[in-house]
Amino acid sequence: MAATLHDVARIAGVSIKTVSNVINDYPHIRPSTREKVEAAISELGYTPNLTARNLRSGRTGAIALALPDLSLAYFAELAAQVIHEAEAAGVVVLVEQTGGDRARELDLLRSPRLQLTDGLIFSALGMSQDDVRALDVSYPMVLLGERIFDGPTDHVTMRNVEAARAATEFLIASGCRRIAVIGAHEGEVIGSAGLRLRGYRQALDAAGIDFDESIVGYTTLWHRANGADSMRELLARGVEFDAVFGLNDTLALGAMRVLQESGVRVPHDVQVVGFDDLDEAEYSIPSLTTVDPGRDWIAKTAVATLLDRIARADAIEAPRQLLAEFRIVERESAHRAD
Amino acid sequence: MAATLHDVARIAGVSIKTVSNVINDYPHIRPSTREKVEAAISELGYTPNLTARNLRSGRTGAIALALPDLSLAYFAELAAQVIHEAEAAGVVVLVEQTGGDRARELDLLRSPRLQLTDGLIFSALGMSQDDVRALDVSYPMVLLGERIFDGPTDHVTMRNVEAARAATEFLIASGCRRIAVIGAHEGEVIGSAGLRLRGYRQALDAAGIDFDESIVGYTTLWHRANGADSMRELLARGVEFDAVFGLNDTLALGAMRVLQESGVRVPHDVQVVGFDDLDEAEYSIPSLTTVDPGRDWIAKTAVATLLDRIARADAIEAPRQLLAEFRIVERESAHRAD
DNA sequence: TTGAAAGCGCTAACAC
DNA sequence: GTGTTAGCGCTTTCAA
Repeated sequence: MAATLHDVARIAGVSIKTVSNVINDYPHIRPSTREKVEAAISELGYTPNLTARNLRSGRTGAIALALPDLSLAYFAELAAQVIHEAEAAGVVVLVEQTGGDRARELDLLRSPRLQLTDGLIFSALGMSQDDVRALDVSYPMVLLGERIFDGPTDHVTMRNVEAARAATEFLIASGCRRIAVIGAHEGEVIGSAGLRLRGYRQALDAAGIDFDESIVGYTTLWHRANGADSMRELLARGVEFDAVFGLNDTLALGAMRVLQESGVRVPHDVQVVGFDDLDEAEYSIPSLTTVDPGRDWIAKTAVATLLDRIARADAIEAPRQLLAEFRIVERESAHRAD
Repeated sequence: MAATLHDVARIAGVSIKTVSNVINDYPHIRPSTREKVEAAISELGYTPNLTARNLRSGRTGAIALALPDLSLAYFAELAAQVIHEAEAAGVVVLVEQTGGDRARELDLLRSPRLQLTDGLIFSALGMSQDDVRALDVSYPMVLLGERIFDGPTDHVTMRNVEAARAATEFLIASGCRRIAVIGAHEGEVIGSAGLRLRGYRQALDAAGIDFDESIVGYTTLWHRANGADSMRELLARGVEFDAVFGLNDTLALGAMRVLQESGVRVPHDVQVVGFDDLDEAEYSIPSLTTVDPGRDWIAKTAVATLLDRIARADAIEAPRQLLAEFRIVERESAHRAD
């Protein structure tokens, strides 16, 4: 049986309040008392019972992170960073996977399991703007992702439209005119696919290039296989293009593989740009030119914002919209003409 | 303020014990009583306070998963599977990153934060056999990894030696005689690198091929950059080889990239085999022949074993050693001669 | 079948 | 500067 406050108090010959004071760094304690208590603590190997403390204080020292799936590289890298930042703040992270499924996301928001945490960082993927009311929860929450805007919670996100536009402009500046897109979602307006496609179109418009739907590859998911399949289909249709914009790196890498299999040289014949700046983008052959959407900043800001909300739970404040800065990471798969 | 058992009891006109009985599916309750209570529960939107329940029961319904870093694909895929299995068992997972650092691993084992969980799945990387006593902890734990054997806890691991031997034999059967290794650790006997190198040497011995240290690439870490650097170094030294065994997929992919950059064709000039069967191995160019070490089975078994230990915490039982089955996944980067 | 009451280990208001 | 004590919300023994 683990030692309790009472055991320590008994050994040290003081009351539990005094022990509690020592543990919680209450300033006004006589040094000799403190010493006695500390001796008793180490003698017993006492550690405070966190569950009891939580019950009393209403805080757990844990936050939840809900995301689609850790086996998707983007989310794994995001989670790594969130956990890292949380640890620096002395908080642990409970990770939940939703599979990007709307029903599971909605369930999760009402899950009693969240009681084990003080708040939630929620990366939504299956929900849509219509579900915005489900975000009106009683616990502190920070929303990530591009599925829902102007919700009732703080929202940390990236400049999808601007970043996709910049990526497309990069290709145009490199001399490309027929820029295929991989990963579009039919009819989507909001969401990563919809927003990035909008940025793409803005860049075309600004350059006076007509939008050509025949070089847009639609996929439901954003796995590498989807990028590969979509590219195979474009090649099979025989449409012409001189660049590919993968709406994320994974798609771009899948597409790039198929191009190379088919004897198309990257970047010589076709330039390729991705989006996300995964670790992997640096090591593909050729290395992938991509957009760093500010993922580390997003993780850091999400944690800081959530902890701030938790600390000032009573303060009623309008939801904040926090936008990460992006940058183009120029590598081998696409580069400005010399 | 959230409703409590008392509130429900008051509304339903019963005692809190009765409400508790209903919530916990205690069988002997008069249907009319149950109905009243259920009505009150839904009227108030009552949910049991898990922290209070935990304090009382000593259980949290959470387990901890400690691993080096989620941004390493192997661990991300492992974590995804662990969380998936835990969820199926109604348990949540708290993820801790140690960076593979021995001191942080040792700290973690004594961390009070583990009190928020009922047990730990611990993937050790920095610790070594000398630290085996640190594993003698007071909470249920399942060890993963290849750093420590015959410890005081259950251990779920893979057949490193046999699997590496099989991978090497695969290359030999494909006609290779000069098989370079990437990712060895100087002087390591136990640990993934040491064990896999041992399997490699066993295969050479069995085939009557001399071990040649000049085609062994040493790296400290197992990131893609390490594989790339190590391969560059081998090429610079001008040593001859007709195959590469990457001690994990990430190393193999890094090495493969450098080979291709240097004009070496894979698998035509040099065959490449990895170890881990990451999702990525299926989509590289060429796709990577590798060893599936049974990662999904490991995740599933680790969760089941831990939950079993938690459920029967009193039962004293010898630590179990559980070994996953492996298989060679033949893809393009290395294949048997026709 | 249901109720009363103790107590899990801690924090914090209040008293001395 | 230190002690007493009342709960946080629940489970569970014991009694009715």
